[in-house]
Amino acid sequence: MKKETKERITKDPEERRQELIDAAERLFMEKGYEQTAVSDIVREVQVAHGTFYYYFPSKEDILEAVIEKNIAELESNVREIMQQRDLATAFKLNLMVNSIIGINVARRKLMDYLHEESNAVMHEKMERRTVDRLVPLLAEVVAFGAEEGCFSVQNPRETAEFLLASLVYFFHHPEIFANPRRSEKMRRTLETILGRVLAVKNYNFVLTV
Amino acid sequence: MKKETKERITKDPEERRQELIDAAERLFMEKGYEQTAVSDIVREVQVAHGTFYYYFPSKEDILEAVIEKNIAELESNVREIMQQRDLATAFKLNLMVNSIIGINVARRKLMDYLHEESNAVMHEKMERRTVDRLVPLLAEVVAFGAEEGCFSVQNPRETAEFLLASLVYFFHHPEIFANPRRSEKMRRTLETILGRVLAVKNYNFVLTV
Amino acid sequence: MKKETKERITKDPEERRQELIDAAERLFMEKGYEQTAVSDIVREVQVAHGTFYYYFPSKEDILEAVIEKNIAELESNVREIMQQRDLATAFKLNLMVNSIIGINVARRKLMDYLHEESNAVMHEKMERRTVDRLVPLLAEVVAFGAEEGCFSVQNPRETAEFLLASLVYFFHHPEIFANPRRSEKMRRTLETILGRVLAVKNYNFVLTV
Amino acid sequence: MKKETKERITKDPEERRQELIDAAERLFMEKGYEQTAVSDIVREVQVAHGTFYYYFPSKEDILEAVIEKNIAELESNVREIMQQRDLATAFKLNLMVNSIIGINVARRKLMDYLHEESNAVMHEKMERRTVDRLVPLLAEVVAFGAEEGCFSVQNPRETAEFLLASLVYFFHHPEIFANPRRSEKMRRTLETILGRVLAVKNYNFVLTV
DNA sequence: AATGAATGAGATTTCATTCAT
DNA sequence: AATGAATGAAATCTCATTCAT
Repeated sequence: MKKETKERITKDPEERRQELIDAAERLFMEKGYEQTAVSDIVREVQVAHGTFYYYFPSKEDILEAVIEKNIAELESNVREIMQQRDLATAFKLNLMVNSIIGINVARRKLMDYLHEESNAVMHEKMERRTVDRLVPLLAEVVAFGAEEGCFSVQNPRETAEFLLASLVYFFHHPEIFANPRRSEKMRRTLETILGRVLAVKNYNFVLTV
Repeated sequence: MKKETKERITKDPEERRQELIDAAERLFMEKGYEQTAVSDIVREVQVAHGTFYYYFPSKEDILEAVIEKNIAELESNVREIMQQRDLATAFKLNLMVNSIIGINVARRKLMDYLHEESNAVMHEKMERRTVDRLVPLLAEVVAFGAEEGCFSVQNPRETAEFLLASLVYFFHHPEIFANPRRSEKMRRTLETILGRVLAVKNYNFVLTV
Repeated sequence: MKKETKERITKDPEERRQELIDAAERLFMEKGYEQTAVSDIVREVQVAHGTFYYYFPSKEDILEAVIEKNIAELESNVREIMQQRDLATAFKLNLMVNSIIGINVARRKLMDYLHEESNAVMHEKMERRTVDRLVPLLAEVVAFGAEEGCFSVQNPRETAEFLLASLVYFFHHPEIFANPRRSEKMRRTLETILGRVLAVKNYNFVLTV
Repeated sequence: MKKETKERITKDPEERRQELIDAAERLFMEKGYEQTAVSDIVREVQVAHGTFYYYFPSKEDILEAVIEKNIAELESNVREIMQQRDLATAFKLNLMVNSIIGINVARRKLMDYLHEESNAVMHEKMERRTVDRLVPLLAEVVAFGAEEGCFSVQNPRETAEFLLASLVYFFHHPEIFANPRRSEKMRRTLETILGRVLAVKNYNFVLTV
C-alpha cells in the first residue's frame, strides 16, 4: 500500500525562485516565450505546477523577472564603467557602448536563430526595457562630455536615444554576426557614426563587436 | 426539411481578398495580431471560416499580406520621390525621410496605444520588413550623394541601416508624439544627426514629424 | 499512414444543442452542477470540447439553458391549466398547485439524494427562477378568485409568493417522500393551509403529492 | 545560514479557533463560500496554512462551524423567548417569529447582494440547518397553543415547517427590503397568513420586518 | 501549536484549422 | 467560391490539502 511518494524537496525560497527564473530564461531563449509552456519550466526544475504559481502569479510575471534580471545585469555593468574615475569621457562612453553591444551579442547568440520571429514578445519587451534603463546613463555621460567640450551635442537625452536605437539594431539583426565581412563593415560604420553624431574631439571610437 | 439557407454572396475574388485584408488590418491595429481571432475577421467581413481559408492558407499569411500592403505603399511613395529628377540629392533624401517618418507616424496613430506591448509580433515583422525594403533605396541615394560629393560616407548601405534604425525608433515609441515639447526635441536632434552622419555640405535637413 | 480519422458527424445545430442540453441536464441531476465537468458532457454526446463551446459560451450558460428548459416546461403546463375555461377558480388553482408539486417531485426523484447538498448552485437557481416565473400566474388566479368572491385575499401577489415558498419546500426536502406517513401528513397540512390562507368558500383543496 | 524567523505568535487555542471562524464568516458573507480561499482566511488571521488545518480538517468544516455559530445564536434567542413565563402563547409565537425574521434580515444585510447567486452553497446549508433546528421549537409552541385552544391546528410540526418556509423566503429574497412599499406589503400579508394558518383567536400578529 | 513551501489533479477555455456539403 | 459545424490539442491557472521542520 505504499504510495510512490514523490520526494518533496523543500528549498530556500530565494533559491527556488532563481531556479525557476534560470530555467525560464533558458527555455525562453531556446524556444521563445510563447512556445514555452509553464509545464516545460516546471519539468525542468522538477517541481509541481503549483510551485510555479506559488512563486509567480502568472507566466507573464516570470517573463518580467527574466527580463529584469537581464537588464539589471546590463545596467550594473554599464554603471560600473560610469563610476570609474580617471577615464576620459569619450573613452568611458566607448567602454559603455562596447559593454552594451557585447552583452547583447552574447545574449543573441544564445537565442535560437530559427525561432527568430517567433519570439517577438520577448524581444520587444527586452528592447523597450533596455532603452528605458540605459538612456539616462548614456545621456548623463554625453551631457558631461558636452559640458567638458569633448563632445558637441545640443540634446544629450535625445541623442542618447538615437544612439541606443542603433545599438539595439544589432540585437534585432543577429544574422549580421554570421557574416564576418558584414559584421566588420557595420562595426566601422558605427565607429564613424558615433564620432560624427557626438562631434568628438581628439578621439576615435573603437568598437569590439 | 427545408433549410433556411443563408444568402450566399459571391464576389470578385480580388475584391473579397481585399475586404479580408482590410478587415484584418483594422483589427490587427486595434486589438493586436494575437488578440485578433480568425473569427473576428470573418465576422467583420460577413463570410464563413471556410472562405477565409480559401483565400489564405493560414492566419500568419494574412498578416504577411497586411504587412506587404503597408510596406508596398511606403516603398512606392519613397520610390516615387527617388525617381524625381531635378532634385538636389540632399533635398531628395530629406523628402524620403519625411515620407518614411510621416507614414509611420500616421500608422502608429491608428494603433491602439493601450495594446502597445501586446502587438509585438506585428511590430517586429513590420519593422524588419520596413528596414529590409527601404535600406536599398536609402543606400542608393546616399551612395549617389557620396559620389556627387554632397555627402561624405564610406559605407552607404550600413549607414542607411543605422539611419533607418533611428527612424523606426519613432514607430516603437508612439508616446513621443503625445508630448509636443519632446516631439520637437526629437525632431531637431534627428535633423542634426542626419546632417552629421552624412556630413552634408550646404544643406540643412528639415523634418516634419 | 492512414490517420485514424474520427468520424466527423455533422448534425442540425438545433439537434446538437438539444443533445448537449439533455446530456447536461442528466449529469447535473446525477452528480451536481459543479461536480460535472464539461468533459463529462462532451464524452456523453461524443463530440469534441470545441463543439461544446461552439454552442455555449461557458459552462454556466448551459446551466441556464437547462434551467430555462425546465422552467419553461413547468410554466407552460401551468399556463395551459390557467387557460382552460369552465373551471371553477378554486379548482383551477388546485390543479395548478398539483401540477407544480407534481413536476417538482418528479424532478427531485431524478436528482441523486446522495449529492443533496453538493448541488446547491443548481437548486438555488432553479428555485429562484421557478418562483419568479410562477408567481405572476398564481397571483393572477388568486386575484381573480378574490374579485369573484371565492377567495378572500388582500394582497394576491404577496400571498402567491408565500404559497410558492411552501410549494418549493418540497423541492428542498426530498426526504419527505421517502416516508409515506410523513408525506401524507405534509399533504394534508398543506391542503388545510391553502384553504385557510385563501379563505376559500365551498371548496376543499385536494393535493396529489 | 541564519533564517530571519518570522514571529511565531501562540495563542489560546479557543481564541485562535474563534479568530478563524470570525474571519471565515466575514469573508463568506462578503465574497461567498466558494469564492473564499483558505488562503484568504489565513491571510486575514495572519497564520500559516498549516495552522488552519490544525484547527479544521477541511474547508467545509469551518463552514459548518460558521453556520453552527449562527444557528446557535438564533436558536438560543428563540429558546429564551420560549422559556419566558407569563406570556400568552400567541404573543410568544409572535415574538419568536419576529426574532427569526429579524436575525435573518440583519444577516442578509451583511451579505453582499452582488454575489447573490454565487453563494448558493452557504445559503442552502444555512436554510436547511435553520429549518431543522427551529421547527421543533415552533412546533412545540404551536402544539401548546392548539391544546390551549388559542390556535386550531391539526399537525403542529408540519404547520411549523410551512411557516418556516415562508420566513426563510425573506432570507432568499433580500431585494424585498430595498423597496419599502414591497417590504410593507409582505409584512402585512405574512401577518394575515400567520393568523389564518393558525386560526388564532383574539389576537393579531404584528411583525417587525 | 505553528509554519509555509510544495503538491498535483483537474477544470475551463481558446482558436487555428478542416472538411463534408 | 462559399458554408459553418466540428475538431482537439494544448495552455493557463486554482486551490484544498499535506508534511517536514
